[in-house]
Amino acid sequence: MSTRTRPETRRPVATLKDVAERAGVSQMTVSRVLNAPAKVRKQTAEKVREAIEALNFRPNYLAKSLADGRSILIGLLYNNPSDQYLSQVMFGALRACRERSHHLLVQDFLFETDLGDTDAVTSIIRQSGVQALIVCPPIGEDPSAKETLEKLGLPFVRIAPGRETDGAPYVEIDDRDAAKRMTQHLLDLGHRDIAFIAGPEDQVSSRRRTEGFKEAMTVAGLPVPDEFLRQGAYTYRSGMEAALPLLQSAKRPSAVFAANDDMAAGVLAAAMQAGLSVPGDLSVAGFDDVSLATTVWPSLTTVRQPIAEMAERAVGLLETDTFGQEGERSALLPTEIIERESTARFEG
Amino acid sequence: MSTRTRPETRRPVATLKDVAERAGVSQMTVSRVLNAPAKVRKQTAEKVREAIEALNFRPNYLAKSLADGRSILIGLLYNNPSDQYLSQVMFGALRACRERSHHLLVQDFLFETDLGDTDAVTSIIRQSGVQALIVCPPIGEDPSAKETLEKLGLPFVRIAPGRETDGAPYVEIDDRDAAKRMTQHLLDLGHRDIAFIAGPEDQVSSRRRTEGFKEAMTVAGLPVPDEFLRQGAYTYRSGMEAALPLLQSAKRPSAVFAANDDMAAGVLAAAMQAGLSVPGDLSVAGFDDVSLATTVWPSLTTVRQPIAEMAERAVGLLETDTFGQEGERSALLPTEIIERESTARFEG
DNA sequence: CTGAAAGCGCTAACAC
DNA sequence: GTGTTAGCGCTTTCAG
Repeated sequence: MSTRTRPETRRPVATLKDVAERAGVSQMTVSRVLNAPAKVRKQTAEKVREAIEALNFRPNYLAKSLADGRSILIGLLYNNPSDQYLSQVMFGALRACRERSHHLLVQDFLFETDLGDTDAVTSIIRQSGVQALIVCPPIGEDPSAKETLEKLGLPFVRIAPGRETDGAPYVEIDDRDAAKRMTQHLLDLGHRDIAFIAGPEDQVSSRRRTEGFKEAMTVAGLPVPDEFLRQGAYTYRSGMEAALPLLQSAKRPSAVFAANDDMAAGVLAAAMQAGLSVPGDLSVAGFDDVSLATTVWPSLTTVRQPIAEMAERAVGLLETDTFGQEGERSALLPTEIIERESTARFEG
Repeated sequence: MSTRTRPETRRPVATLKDVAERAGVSQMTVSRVLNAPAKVRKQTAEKVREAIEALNFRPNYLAKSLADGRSILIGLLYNNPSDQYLSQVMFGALRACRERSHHLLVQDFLFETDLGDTDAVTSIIRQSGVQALIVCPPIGEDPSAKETLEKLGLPFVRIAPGRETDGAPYVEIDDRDAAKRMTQHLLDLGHRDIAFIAGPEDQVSSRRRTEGFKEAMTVAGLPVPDEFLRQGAYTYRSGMEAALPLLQSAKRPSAVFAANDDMAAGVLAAAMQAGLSVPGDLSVAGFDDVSLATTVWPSLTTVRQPIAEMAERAVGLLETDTFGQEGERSALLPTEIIERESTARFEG
């Protein structure tokens, strides 16, 4: 650990004014070559650019945002989603913030308190200084959370709220349809004996995925024996434990569809333990397409849920709401079946 | 997708001035009840607080930061670390930003260009408006990257730069020592036949971990047969493939230490395929303690690298540098052996 | 095309 | 204790 000190004092930061003086023009002209180059004579612009270069000038983000009044400080409200999910949300939100010419600021916001405890919550959020909120699942599902958020008086957008009929803005996917399509994909591959590992019963997304699976099977005229419908908890271990007895039984499925990737990875582990090769002996499909899906081997065929894009849209909706513009109040984003190495045609 | 529009125009946002008027005091008084309550008479403060409440006033972060001049916009420079690593860095940086009373802004910064391409890089970073940079590994290892960064004229701090003798600030851990201690831990558990799966040869951290392993074995007077030293690539699959032949051979190790968690998880998979139970038949240890370590089952015994804290420290160093303060120019953070379920005493 | 003036919302410095 | 005056660095008028 080196402990040198640096002699110089604070780095002098060039401002618009400095550039203007050096170039012999006004601040406005400098501002224009930065933001609307077309409105400045080429010659003048050149002088200004030289000054900018010479002074190593960089516009001050804060001052800009304050002056144009289009900047929102957004808080990310979450309690317990996986860090893979959360990091996707953050990337999406950050990208959206960067892409809009008027920058938005993102501040993460760990939410440990019970959202029902209105006073504690409002005071924490107040203090944080955020001006708008993105609410990650499963917080959005809680009806009392919605009340608290509304009491707060801040614009907010929920991601995957579950119950979308309550008027507040949200971004979601069609879990049921996605699960249905993945099931259909498995059916198209020739699988008939397909088991499903469900997520926690109290999460709406989880229930909908289960419904989608059942519906596809029913439409195909296939029965779903009780043994092929297992309860999991969205964790790797629960997926492994739900799958193991299934795979060791005499009448085992040729494919397992897990309601999220963590559980699907657990199914992979169960298959290894059962001496089954994937996808040769067993096809495995997941849901979400978090990084784990490509970390494991074989990589997982899964339903891609565009988490980052959902966060980007959330930022957009927040904007709409904050500035009282007219426009969409919510968004439904498409999912996609991603075929990787964990599924194969079933050669009965 | 509902498409309602909202009638109201932009939400009116109360400012200090509004509060001051309503409370019949000056702006400064309001500012004081917010930032230095002790300096305001209790009675006055009460009036002000009521006005704040009534107006649902929240201080404007941007204005505050601009006015006190202590806010830095920090860019996160990265190319290809895992998203689990990166999300840790982001959390740490965000936390540091929030905790300092003078807020810092974090903006992620995907770095796709060759860092050697000075012009492209500088122009991208210029445009982004960041005022300081946190550089994630392995970018910091590249000597040409350092040159580019210095040419940029912005304060920057590298995380795990590898070569720390070049004068620029950095935050690091002692990879060699950590690997040595983990190896010792395995030895203490009674293991003698320990295999090591190394990471990419061109990464300094990886080479140091390998050295640490070898050193501990040497000190213990134990030979390290060539077969027990395998080359991996920091990926799950490479860990699995490196371990499989090892575990299937007649003379297999009783413990495998992988240079990162992804590879250790791959070793777990190899063990399952080889019909070995962990930790009963085989102990497995990883390095990093990313979320994958607790996702898999059995959960991984690993070396905890305090990634988030490293990022926090990086923010601190950036501050020191930006404001030309005296103080530490770099930091060495401690690692910790985390015992979980994947290791056990070897009962030879 | 370019510039001067005013102000974004807040805090620092100095009065009273 | 409290108010007044500046001014952070930029953009938005509105003149020229």
